[in-house]
Amino acid sequence: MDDEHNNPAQYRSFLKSLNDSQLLSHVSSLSQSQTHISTERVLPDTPSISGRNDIDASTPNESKFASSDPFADSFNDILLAQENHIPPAQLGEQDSDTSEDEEVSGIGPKHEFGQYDVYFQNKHDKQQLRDEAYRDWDLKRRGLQGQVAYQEPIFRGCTIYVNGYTVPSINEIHRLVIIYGGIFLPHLANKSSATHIVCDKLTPRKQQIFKNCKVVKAKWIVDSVEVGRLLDWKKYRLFQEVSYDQQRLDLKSDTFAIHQFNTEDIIDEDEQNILEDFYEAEQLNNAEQLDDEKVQLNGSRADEDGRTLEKTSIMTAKHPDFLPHFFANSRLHHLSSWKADLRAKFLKMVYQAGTSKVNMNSTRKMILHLDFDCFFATASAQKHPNLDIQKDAIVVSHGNDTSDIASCNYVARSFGIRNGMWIRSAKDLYPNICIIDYEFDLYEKYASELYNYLLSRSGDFDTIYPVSVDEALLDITSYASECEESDLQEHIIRLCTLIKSDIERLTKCTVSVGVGRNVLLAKLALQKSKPDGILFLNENVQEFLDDIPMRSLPRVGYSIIEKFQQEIQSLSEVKVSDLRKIAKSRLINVFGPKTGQKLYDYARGVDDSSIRLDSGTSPALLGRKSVSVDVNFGIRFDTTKEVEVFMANMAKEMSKRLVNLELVGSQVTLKLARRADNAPRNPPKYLGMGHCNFFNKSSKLGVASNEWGILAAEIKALSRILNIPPKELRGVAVTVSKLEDSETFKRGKQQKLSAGSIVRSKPKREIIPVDTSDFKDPMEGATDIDWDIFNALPWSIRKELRGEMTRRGIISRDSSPSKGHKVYLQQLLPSGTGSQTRYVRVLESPKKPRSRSATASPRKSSVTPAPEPDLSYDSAVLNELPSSVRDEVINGLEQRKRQKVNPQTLKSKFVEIAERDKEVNKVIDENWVLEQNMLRPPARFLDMRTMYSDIKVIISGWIAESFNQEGPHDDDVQAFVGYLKQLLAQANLARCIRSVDYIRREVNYYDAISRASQTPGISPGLMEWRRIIKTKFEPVLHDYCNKNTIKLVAKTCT
DNA sequence: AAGTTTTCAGAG
DNA sequence: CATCGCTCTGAAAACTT
Ligand SMILES: Nc1ccn([C@H]2C[C@H](O)[C@@H](COP(=O)(O)OP(=O)(O)OP(=O)(O)O)O2)c(=O)n1
Repeated sequence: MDDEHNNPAQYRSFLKSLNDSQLLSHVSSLSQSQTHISTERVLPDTPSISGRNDIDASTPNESKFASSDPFADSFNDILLAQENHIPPAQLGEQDSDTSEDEEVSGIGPKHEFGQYDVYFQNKHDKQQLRDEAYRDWDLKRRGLQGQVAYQEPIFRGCTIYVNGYTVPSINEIHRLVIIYGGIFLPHLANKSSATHIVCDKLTPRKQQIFKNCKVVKAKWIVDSVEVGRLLDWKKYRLFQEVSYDQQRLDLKSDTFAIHQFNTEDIIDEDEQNILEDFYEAEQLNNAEQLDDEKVQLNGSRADEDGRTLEKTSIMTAKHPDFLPHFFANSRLHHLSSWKADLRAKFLKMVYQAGTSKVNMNSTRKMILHLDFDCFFATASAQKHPNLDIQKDAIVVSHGNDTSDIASCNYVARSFGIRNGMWIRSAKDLYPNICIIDYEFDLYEKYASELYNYLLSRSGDFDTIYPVSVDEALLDITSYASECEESDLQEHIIRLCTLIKSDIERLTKCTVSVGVGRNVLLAKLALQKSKPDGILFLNENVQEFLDDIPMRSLPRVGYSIIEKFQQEIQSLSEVKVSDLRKIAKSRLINVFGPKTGQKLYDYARGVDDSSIRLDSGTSPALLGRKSVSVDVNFGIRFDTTKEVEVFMANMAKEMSKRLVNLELVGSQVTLKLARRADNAPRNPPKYLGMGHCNFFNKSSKLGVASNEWGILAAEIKALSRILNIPPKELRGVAVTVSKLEDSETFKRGKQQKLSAGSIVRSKPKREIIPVDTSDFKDPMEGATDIDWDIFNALPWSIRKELRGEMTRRGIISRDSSPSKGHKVYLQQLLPSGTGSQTRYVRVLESPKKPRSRSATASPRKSSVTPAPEPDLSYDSAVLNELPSSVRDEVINGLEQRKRQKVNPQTLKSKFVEIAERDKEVNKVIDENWVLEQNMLRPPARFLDMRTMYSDIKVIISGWIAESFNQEGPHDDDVQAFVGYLKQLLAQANLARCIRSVDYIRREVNYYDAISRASQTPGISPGLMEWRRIIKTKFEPVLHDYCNKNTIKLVAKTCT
């Protein structure tokens, strides 16, 4: 409500835009009780004031923090706010000298091969911490309300997991459990991790899964709380209600193998969005903490409570814990991460060893390829002693119909069943298949048996190259050269037999082995040997090849076969002998130079690919080129807010992985899948992606990073460009590339710092001007400091452009670009040479592509303006674009791309950003208006952060420049004060506080750095900076707070 | 022509 | 109830300058 008061015109137009029923529900939402929250803000040198008298402070609220009350208690928000006081000591520590780039927030122990559950452990631990926080908070709340503060720990020693729909709700049970001393498990990572499972509705499947657990009705919780002691769970057991037969089943299973089931699949039940608002608030806080701060905004605000919390399933990406759940159950995710872990492990060994063994040139290579037979199927089948792997058709899968088959045994294959097939198709081929579960732990265990064994015999191998979790290539050239040609066959087979039997002894899984003169031949030999065989392909290679289907060649897939058949006009299966008939030039013509050459060679049994591990230069990088997080399952959204929350989670996941890998990256690529126009809304596969079109967009960060805030901002900006309507979204993938080792990156930064230069520079960039006076002459040393532009200006400009497009994208139409209908950055730009057209509209008809010379528009034309009523907003927003921003952007890109930054532009940059913030708010509100399913303002949080990161870059540059001089220039100080005031005019206290705090911390940081380096005495800029913070910046905040009766809680810094 | 970004294909 | 369609690499194509 206060937002709207701040912006009457906006609010008016918002109201106008509503239809009758929307208006009504808006009014009704306003009429609900208002909650007042106290502002608590930590600032240095201010006395701490806290307490109830803050409550009536009526202040505009920018934060989505004032969310609805989880348990309908009007004091909650107040207490929540109070609970988040930061103990001064703590914050003082944090404030000291860490640059925020070095932050590793919430990252647990490093993920190593063999510890894949660490992730979930961390997740779990965090949950417990939040529960604890909640319990404390509840205690305090009761105290204040004059209720009994202390609660008997009825559930002490109980670990409760709630399954499915219950009365009361999972939220309430969660609350009761944690308040009364129990532990609440959001996930059942392991069946034994919960002492009791609360469940009201019995399905046969659940009964099967939980048959050995204490499954109780929800009433057990309620009644226990009521009488104040733990009641006997048996009186509430769910299985009492089942028939005698089923009970017997229960008893029987007690006597039999308890380890029979996979605990993983218990998690697949619905889970309520737990204590949502409480955690959402917490989450917001965590986000703020990225800047080592906690900001509590407050004031009166219409509480939008009354929205019904739709029950979200953990199966869809709307659920806050979707990602860990999904990855825990995704075979392909496991496969990929195992592979990456293995690769890292072996490369690290090579790196540490210095050089790998080099085999002599004189001898011919010999490669051994080994692979478990139908790995998942074999391993999983061990958990099912009743099944006979030799006789039963066994497949490993989650589901019953459209679920993928990860692996099938050779019996199943004899019916035509293949890995990757859907169960449905497999059943068509052979209805009696036995579907068994994944056993990820077991696969991991056997893989480590395999690789540890290979390592134990590494003396026999020149290289161990992990292809996959169940598959390795060994270079046995040296071993092969140990014997005479005549003994070679026997010599090789002896090794194969030994390896095979050893591994089979260790894992009880059959292995096949193929050996050949190169990787290609070893692979083909392996394939021929399967299952349970050994083959050394030594002679008659040509004949052997002739009969191999082309499709079996490595790197030859569906597409190449299609093309090839097309080329030779054949519809039947093509063999390698067919391939060999085609001239090299023709192959190159059809398939491209590399692929053509490769096919030509393969047809002749030639393959020079090496399996030498090359670790590259950096220990962390280890040859890796990218890190990505992909999700193309369970993506179902209704609102942009949901999408943004999910994207933020993706960013966090990405950040976590980068931190674990000790990497930073400077390029971000977003790939979105959009439901194809003709595809059904619900694809055949439940929660699958169906037929989709893909859209990629990448952007470069000014500086390599692994911070989720930065990544999230970038991802969000990219997703705006791609502009897929939330309901059409079916897949999201984020890739970070241009990787660097984060340690080297940090060191590079620090060295530069101590040299008195700009902080945020790419370490690999060469020359850094030490004397800042260079900046003043635009004609001197331009090339040397050219890169400096990248530190500050172009990033903003790039963002600017993105924002620009976004604005138009948002208001133009809700469709995304499709092939031939893309939005291009360049459309915003004037033509390459002449600048007659200063500004090109983003939207243009694809039917009328502009001539290139006139406008430099891309070949592909842009989004078609849709005949939408909302188009009217287009001009409205366009007209309100501050021309200064436009000019700055255009100038910057047009002329300054290769010029240096003049520090005097700093002033204009602050002005610009302040303007832009206004603009963003405006745009967001337009967006809000357009958001049909949403009468609440969308999360602005990310937007704010996007821009905030720009400011941080500018601030850093500013401080870096001025630190070793006499401090900041007066003009710049004034500009910054102006910026702060503008923020406050928009009631954006949070941003203000953060900006000032950021300066404070940067100054401290530089101080620490210069102390640490050789510099004697105190830097001249330091005192001045501190003085200015105190006399110029802080008063602005304090004035504002006094006027608005906001109390700032003090805290000493440094 | 050479650089950059996007798309595609293939692997387990 | 369904179900857990990831992630990396290299090459080609598309688009720039
Ligand atoms: N589309 C696929 C292919 C493979 N896998 C998993 C299950 C397999 O067990 C494992 C190894 O893949 P392989 O290609 O080696 O296939 P298998 O080991 O199952 O059979 P085989 O190697 O005997 O052909 O990877 C999967 O989940 N989905």
